[in-house]
Amino acid sequence: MNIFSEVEARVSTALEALKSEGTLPADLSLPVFDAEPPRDPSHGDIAVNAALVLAKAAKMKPRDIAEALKAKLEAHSDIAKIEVAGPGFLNITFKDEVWHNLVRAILNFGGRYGAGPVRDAGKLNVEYVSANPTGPMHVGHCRGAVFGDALANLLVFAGYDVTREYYINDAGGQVNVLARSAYLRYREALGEDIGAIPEGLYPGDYLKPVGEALAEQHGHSLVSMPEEQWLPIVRAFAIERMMAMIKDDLAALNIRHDVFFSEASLQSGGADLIKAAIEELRQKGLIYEGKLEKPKGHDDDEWEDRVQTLFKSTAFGDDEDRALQKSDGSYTYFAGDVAYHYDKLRRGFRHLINVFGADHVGYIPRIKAVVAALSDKYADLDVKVVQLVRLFKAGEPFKMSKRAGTFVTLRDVVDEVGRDPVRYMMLYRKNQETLDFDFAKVTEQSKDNPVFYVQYAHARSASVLRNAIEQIPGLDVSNAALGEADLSILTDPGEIDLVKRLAAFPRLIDGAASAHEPHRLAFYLYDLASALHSQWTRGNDSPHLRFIQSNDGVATSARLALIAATKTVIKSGLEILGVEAPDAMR
RNA sequence: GAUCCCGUAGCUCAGUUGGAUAGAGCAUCUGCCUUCUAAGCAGAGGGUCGCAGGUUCAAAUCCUGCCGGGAUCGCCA
Repeated sequence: MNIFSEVEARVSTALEALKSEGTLPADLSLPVFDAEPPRDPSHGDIAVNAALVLAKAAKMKPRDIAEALKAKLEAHSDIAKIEVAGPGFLNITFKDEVWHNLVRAILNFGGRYGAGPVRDAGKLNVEYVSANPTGPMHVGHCRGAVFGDALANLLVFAGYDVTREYYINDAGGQVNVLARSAYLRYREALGEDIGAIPEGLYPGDYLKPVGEALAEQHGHSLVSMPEEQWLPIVRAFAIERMMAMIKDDLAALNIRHDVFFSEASLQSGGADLIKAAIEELRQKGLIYEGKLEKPKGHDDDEWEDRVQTLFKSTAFGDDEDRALQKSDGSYTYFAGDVAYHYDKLRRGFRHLINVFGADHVGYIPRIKAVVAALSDKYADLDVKVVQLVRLFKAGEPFKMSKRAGTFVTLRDVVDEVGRDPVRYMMLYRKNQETLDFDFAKVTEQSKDNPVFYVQYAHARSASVLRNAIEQIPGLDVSNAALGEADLSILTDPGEIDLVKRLAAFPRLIDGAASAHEPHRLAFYLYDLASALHSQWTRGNDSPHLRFIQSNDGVATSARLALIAATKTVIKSGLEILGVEAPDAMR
């Protein structure tokens, strides 16, 4: 149900016909052309650039090709007129019945309108959040989390087979710090005076309950143990509690994952995926022993010039080859990530998407190199970088610091601002753009937040349907009933404009999904809401344009069909963004 | 030293993967509530799309080089 791709198909057919008739050279290969909504309404409903793209190869004037195409396409019963314009555009204008049929189709498809067909594109994996399990999530994590979640929703809606994944960094040094910090809280819970938390350990109060739980479970038994004995116990326990907390935080934002993949599991239970992955690379001749050059641009007194195991990532466009083992023989973080992506590929994913924070951009070339090396290019990886969120309080920049106590948790923000505004705010910007998040603005003047504008449009639609039932007893406003209505009175330019925006929805979903850009949907919904609000208010000046015409059942049903279709699309869109579509504003 | 992101109206940002006369919100000014929810609507003013070249029927969009702002660089995670 995408009129743009339908027109593209018609044009392709027409071009083939022109070839077999000899109007166009028979050996002409058909290039990629577009059927798109023109910016200027006077250019019709759909502009086709086929003639322009084709002209050179066909050795013909674009306008001549356009005229020939026009003759072929014009006969179709749903076309009001076709004009050849400008350098050779084909501007197609539809009859109103096309828009009427579209409203019916939307009511018919309901929440599935705009959804893609199930695609035969292979399994797709979206990895997002992946915050260290060492404390509660803070606002900085918020953006990547919301972005990844909305992107996954969007891809599901577009028809992809999506797995949402969280990589738990539970194997590095920082989880040992977590364990020592929790151990201190454990001793505290047993009545010991632990004084100030030493530098280098996590000072947050959130570890107190962990200490208390440890005390309850183990009594004094851990106190007498040497560190190498209690550390694994406390670490495992603390990580589990931290992950529970993080999942809870994510749930507050309506975010869920299908798979939580543990970094530690790469080397547990007798398996060693890291070794296997490196072996795989070795067989491809991409592993060698060698030295790296000292990094330029900053002093590093601890730089050690030594031979080490390296991955030849430069063969895939990276700046330098990358180390896989530390001087003590243990694997680097990167080695784990090599194995993790090796595992993703083994699980059959053809498309990988990683959502990274801006602080990880330097990591992208090497991880892309890994995927390219291991997949033999059968799989692709797109790394989406979400830029920094700059925090403001009443216009003043605001720095977060754990020690200074100005640490803002994700939970604080959600509790204060609300889930929907936070989500919409994070998505109402493309991911590469830095985002200013002002607490005062979002909390105190929340009317400025576009989320309310869009939600209001949905609530307004719901309200109209409610009022209609009240004013016209016995009226059936179900999608099925409204789909039967005579829609021929829908001829007002505002009404047709609204339908045209609805017609653009499937195309938008398609584009946003393949570009991995959920923000396009947030902007689209804003525009759609605007068109609805506009049409609504026109009813104030021109009562005959109101949606409810209490003395005219035919007109009312037609208008209600339009509003129900609009409501359907807004709801679908908001659901993808993970934002509620309320039936009334409070 | 290198890489990545950004640069579009006074401010914050879109710009449908290269389309025709560049858009929205905020701010400023002018109007619209006896009315299906004014959390709304209509209108006005406001532009060298950072700069300079290049590619082509067509460039804010692609390529090259500069300028300005931000981020990153490790045997950390």
